[in-house]
Amino acid sequence: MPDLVKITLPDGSSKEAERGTRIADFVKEQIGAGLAKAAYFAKLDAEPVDLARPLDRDARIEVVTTKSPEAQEVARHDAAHVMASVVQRLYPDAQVTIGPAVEDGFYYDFARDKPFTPEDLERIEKGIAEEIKADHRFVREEVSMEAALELFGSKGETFKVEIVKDIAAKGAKTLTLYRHGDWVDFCLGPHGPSTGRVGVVKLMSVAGAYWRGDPKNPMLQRIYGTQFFDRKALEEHLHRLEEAKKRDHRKLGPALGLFAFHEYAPGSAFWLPHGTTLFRVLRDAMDRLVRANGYQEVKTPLLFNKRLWETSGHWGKYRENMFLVVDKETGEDLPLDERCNQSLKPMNCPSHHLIYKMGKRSYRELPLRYFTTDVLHRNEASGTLGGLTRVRQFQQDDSHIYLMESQIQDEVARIVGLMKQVYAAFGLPFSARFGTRPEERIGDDALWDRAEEALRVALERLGLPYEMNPGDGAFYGPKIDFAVTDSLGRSWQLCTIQVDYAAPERFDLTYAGDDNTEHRPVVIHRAIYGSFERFIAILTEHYAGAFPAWLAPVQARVVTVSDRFDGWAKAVLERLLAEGFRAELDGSSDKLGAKIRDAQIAKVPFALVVGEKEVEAKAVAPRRHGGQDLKSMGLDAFVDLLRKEAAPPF
RNA sequence: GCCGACAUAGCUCAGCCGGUAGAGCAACUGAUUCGUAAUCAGUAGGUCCCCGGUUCAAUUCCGGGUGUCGGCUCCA
Repeated sequence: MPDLVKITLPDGSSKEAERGTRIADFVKEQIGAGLAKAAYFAKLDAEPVDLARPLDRDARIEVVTTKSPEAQEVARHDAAHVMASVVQRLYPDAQVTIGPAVEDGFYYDFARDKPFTPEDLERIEKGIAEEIKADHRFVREEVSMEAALELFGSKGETFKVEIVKDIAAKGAKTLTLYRHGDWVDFCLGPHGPSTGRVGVVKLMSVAGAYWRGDPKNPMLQRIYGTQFFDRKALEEHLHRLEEAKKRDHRKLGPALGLFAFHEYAPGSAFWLPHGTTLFRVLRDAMDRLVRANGYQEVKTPLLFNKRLWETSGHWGKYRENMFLVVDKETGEDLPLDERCNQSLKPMNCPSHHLIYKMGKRSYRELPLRYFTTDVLHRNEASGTLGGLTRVRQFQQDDSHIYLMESQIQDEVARIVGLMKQVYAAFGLPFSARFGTRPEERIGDDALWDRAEEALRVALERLGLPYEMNPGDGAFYGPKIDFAVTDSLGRSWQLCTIQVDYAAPERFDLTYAGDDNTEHRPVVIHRAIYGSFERFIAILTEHYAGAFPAWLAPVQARVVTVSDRFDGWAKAVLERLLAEGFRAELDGSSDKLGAKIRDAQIAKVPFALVVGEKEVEAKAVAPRRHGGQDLKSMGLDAFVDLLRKEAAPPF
């Protein structure tokens, strides 16, 4: 009598197999050779396992094929193992550390004195191809913690030993090893069947990375790579990267005359005429929106005495990121540190609190909403600067709202309503993350309890799906961050809503309640664009520089068939400018084809062709960016069309 | 800030073993007057990122700095 186990398939049917049958064999013999060939790993009762795992109990089985993103994740981890084995074969002085699959690929961190060069990467990539060709099986093995320590200790793998000790400290009794060829690493698994199934691997870059992400630890060398099951998919991926590169705001910005950088002001943008227009259009739209929603615009100084930052807590918690400024009257004999008794503001909130305190406030005024786009400076580490997404000088669409605790939920709902309206106008879907108290914080736990609870209730009430992000709150309060997904599927953090109980305490903010006693207000910090700089970077990439008419720095360009038609072309231009549109004329002696091409490259929404027919009919022949050729139409008709398209959507 | 790579005309890029630089596009001038992604010809344009060093001679080799890029960390 054979010893059988009952295996249930995803469709609910079940099969029997001899106990100890390898999953791979079971799939091949009892389900189908096609599935067996496509299989990468399996799940037994939802637990991911290798295909080589024997069936030792009744279980539900799910076969994961190379079509699944989960299989790709496993294969990328396989690729990391393969790469590490090749690196250690070619460079025996390299110690291994960790190597996970990440979005779009994988990496592996090595400890080695000599950095890897691009030539090294080529060698390693070749080695990987050989290792894949050799088709070594991935073999799983469980060993005791002692045996594992002995194994990695004898190899001189000090980082591995450290990890094993950590795992042992958490109470694990055994460790899972995976071998392929003569190389071994420990790893939860599962892995694919063999190196031959990993597909194609391409190494992308080398970078430094601190051991465990801590700058106090040694610097490791991280090699990034990517893996796909077939060459075509890899090529598509590389093509996508190329496309993303073409949309890179750092390239498009200067090319379209939006903004530029100069080494004399690292991390601070120069706004060129087109970019300044875009900036102002966005600002005007936001101004109208917030004014219609009960906000009042304020402006406060850029430079403040450090006493403000001591009150707010920034001097203690945020000084590293502030630009300190010397006061020439503090005495030249003092150390520089003490002479720097003022700072450019890195945030608007403290100065808004000062405005709040300039008068006696009543509960009848609340919620009191201040809005500003003042310039902020943060002294970001030089290595972190990059394009407009990470700058030292920037402007937020920033607001601070003073209210009673009982008003928080309504106010958060109002803010989210504004946000939805704004993001919808750009076709940007968003998702929410709830950041709770960080380790470095001010304010006692009771305040944090109440602040987190208020935000949580507001989120629940709105029915907004959100992710938890424990420890990611600001140092003065919890927050909800909203990230948008752009047209390339990349995610960007933009808007933030932060509830702050701490600042009202520190600044001793009060209002007179209806009971005629003093009460403590709560402050909500919020921004919708986030910063104009980052938002413009995202929009530039989202639209690939081809902004919709309402945003486009130049909305229409008149192009003449020949300069015989300049007269009417100039009349068209003047009419458009008089209507308040942003228009220009290409009066060069180029041929029409070249002018159309130039207008395309400049990504102007409308090229207005003016030739003999148009002169006679007092018309223009608009051509949309992208190639759609509209029929010749009267100038009035086009003005109407543009007026509609150029109307701000909020 | 740390690790690594890179820096040549406005842009994209050549430039071998050290002998002070070249193309295409853009710009400018002229010719052309043309119907939906490049008309032709000519002209001009360089602190080869900056400062040192080696050398008879440095864009090239070496050292230092700055900036940018890819990461680490952080974040709007």
